[in-house]
Amino acid sequence: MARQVRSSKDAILGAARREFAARGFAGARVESIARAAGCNKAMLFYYFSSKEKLYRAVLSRALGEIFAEIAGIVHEQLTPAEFMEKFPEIYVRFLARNLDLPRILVFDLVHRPENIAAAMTDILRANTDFRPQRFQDMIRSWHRQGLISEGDPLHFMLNVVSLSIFSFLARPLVEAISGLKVQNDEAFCRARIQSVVRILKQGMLK
Amino acid sequence: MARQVRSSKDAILGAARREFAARGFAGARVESIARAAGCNKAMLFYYFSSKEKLYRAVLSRALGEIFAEIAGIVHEQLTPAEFMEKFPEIYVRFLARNLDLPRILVFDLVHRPENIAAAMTDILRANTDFRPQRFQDMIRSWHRQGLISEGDPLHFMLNVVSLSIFSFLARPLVEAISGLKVQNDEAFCRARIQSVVRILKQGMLK
DNA sequence: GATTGGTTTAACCATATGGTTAATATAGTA
DNA sequence: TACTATATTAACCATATGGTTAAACCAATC
Repeated sequence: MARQVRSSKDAILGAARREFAARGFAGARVESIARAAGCNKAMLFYYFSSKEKLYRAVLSRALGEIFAEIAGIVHEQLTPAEFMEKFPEIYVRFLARNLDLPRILVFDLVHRPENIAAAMTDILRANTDFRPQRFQDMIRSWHRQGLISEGDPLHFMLNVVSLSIFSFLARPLVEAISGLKVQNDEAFCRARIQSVVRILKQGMLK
Repeated sequence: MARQVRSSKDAILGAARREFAARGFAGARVESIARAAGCNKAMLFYYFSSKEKLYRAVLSRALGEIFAEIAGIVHEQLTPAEFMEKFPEIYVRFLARNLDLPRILVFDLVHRPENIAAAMTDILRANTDFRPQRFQDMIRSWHRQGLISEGDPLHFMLNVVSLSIFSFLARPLVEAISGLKVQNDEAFCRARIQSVVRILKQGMLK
């Protein structure tokens, strides 16, 4: 029985992640996912029953990984300064290591936000210990204590996340406009983290 | 002869922009673009000869519009503080008015950056008066004069652009995580601009 | 009123694509 | 060995899709 179930299913999931990341949902070809996974196209439908469902599996996996990476930092009782140092470090490095994820996410973010919302709901249901509400309250309390200048949790998080994630999307554009080229990824990561931490602390800490 | 050439061609371009924005390149259907433009599918190939070329036309138009909006501000000899106030205001309002544009751009940004680079090159060639180099030099000189804390033009611009544009992409995600809902777009725009200007000035001005 | 040149249409084509089926292989179990 | 349940494959199918063609249309000009 099923000695290597996992291997095929996982191979498909991995190949699907790469394909969806590279071409988007509509651009991805079921056939080439199967080929990349080293199996027959029918295997894919055997395990996932449709392209759509395969995609959802990939998406919630991706979201789950990002989420797991961030969840820790949200639980610790950090000062705002510590948070502004740790978050970009963790987030930027994680994204640099897993470029597929922002590529997948960004497409849904723009073209099918309901998808993300749905996947997010699943994750939140699975991680019952994580309460976004608590995180919001923390930001609000930082503001009430006069520690930070941005009192709206939505804009606080938008500022933090924007600065950390957008460079991975916009780099080609900014490079094209500016004529500057990023040669070394590690150097870029370090510089980006440094710049983000500085503007966050200087800009939102009181 | 050609009494209303423009009307058909423009109708196609408009419909194509909406379709590409809503579904991405691979997801867009040539047929439904034509239908939305009120004409036959063959008209589309008559004017644009391929889906790919139609897309490129839409893309360089979109980039051109964004570019035109920003070009002005780059020419004026602004102080860093003025720049940090004006840029987000202009940019955020423009994006809010033209949500199709970021939607189109973001897909290429992630999946086909060469496309953007190519379109950008065209635009720069067309607008010979705009010299990105000059803009970079301006940022560097601000830094040399001790006016700003971020000396790298790439990261300076990444900070400015990230904060302004990303909210339009990430909103659904942040809303899903935070449970907060943006009800009023005008109020959101105003709040976002305010938050961005504040963090930019506090965070990068010396 | 015939010619001309861009514009528009209906019908058509080859192929790619998501999805199905029915048969077969494989391995653990009785 | 025979049985069962999952894993895997090759062949197939209906349809959607980008793209083509050839003919018709329409307005201006000669």
